[in-house]
Amino acid sequence: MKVRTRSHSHKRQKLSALTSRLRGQSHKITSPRQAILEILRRHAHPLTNRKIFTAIPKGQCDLATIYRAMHLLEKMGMVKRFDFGDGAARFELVREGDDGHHHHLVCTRCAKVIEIDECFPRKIESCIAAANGFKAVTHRLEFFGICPDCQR
Amino acid sequence: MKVRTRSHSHKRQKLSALTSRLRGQSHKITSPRQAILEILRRHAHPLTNRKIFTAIPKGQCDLATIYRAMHLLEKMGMVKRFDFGDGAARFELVREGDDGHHHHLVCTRCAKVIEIDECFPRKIESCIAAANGFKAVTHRLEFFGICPDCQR
DNA sequence: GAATGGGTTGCAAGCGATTTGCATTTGAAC
DNA sequence: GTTCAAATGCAAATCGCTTGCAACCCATTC
Repeated sequence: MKVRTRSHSHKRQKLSALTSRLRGQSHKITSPRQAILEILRRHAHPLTNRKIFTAIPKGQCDLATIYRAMHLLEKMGMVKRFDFGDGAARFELVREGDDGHHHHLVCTRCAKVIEIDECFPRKIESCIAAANGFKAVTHRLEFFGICPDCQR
Repeated sequence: MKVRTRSHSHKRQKLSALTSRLRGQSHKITSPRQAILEILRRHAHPLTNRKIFTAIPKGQCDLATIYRAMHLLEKMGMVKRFDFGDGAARFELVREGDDGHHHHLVCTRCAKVIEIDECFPRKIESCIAAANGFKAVTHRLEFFGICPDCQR
């Protein structure tokens, strides 16, 4: 079986494109929000709010503001929330028109993250739904292991 | 595709069998631990520590003791930890000789839980591992949806 | 059955992630 | 420039979980 990891062909979204999505839903384009989006678009992997906070020049954005912004962006579908089971939510920008659904392979030693494009359980969802009378079935799946560098 | 949900044939483990597993590893059989195991064996679905706490008669066991006990039981392989993404760990008793690996279908409205015995991604783990040079790859997978009762 | 000693427990304080109340500031429209 | 709801910063609060420590108790020994 071939496993396809995410190509690096997915280029960064323009900041202007991101802010216009905000404007389109009549949300204000504030400087904290621009700073947050600027950090997110530079990173290929999901970031914790604290990571975003420390990545923004000191004093330009409060941590609480980041939490509020991530809620907004998540509700708008501009970011996707991931859970690596360590008690801190992680967020990744979603491309317009995409739903951002994919999975990760996370090193449990060094926290390195590899994105995995395939979504194996997708076809299974409908079976699970049918077998149990559930509707709108989704799933959350992450892989964990030891990366090559951490194996020595 | 047929989806097999967990049969109800798995009978409760005897409390004495559980405590002897403790004794076998030279851990003390205290009354808080018996109370905890008693609650766990009565429940087919994973419980949060708080649920266990409120299920135990008031004053018979401290919440901190439950947290410590679950760490011990998890390390002994007597319980398995699950994460439904709501910020609270959940624990389920594991049958002796089993590894307890399975998945759940969780109603996002009423929190009803259905156990799903199949583990689809298991064969995929080795591919993921091979493709990325990872070792000891495991995964976490849970399904979410709206249960029949909550669909009206 | 009583003494002994280390594993356990209860309690309270502490911690990290996240949320919230509120006064102040600010983006964007007029 | 004025205006006002939306957004922000700050601090306090909440929540799940962990930890330090003195008191306690199970299991073994005598």
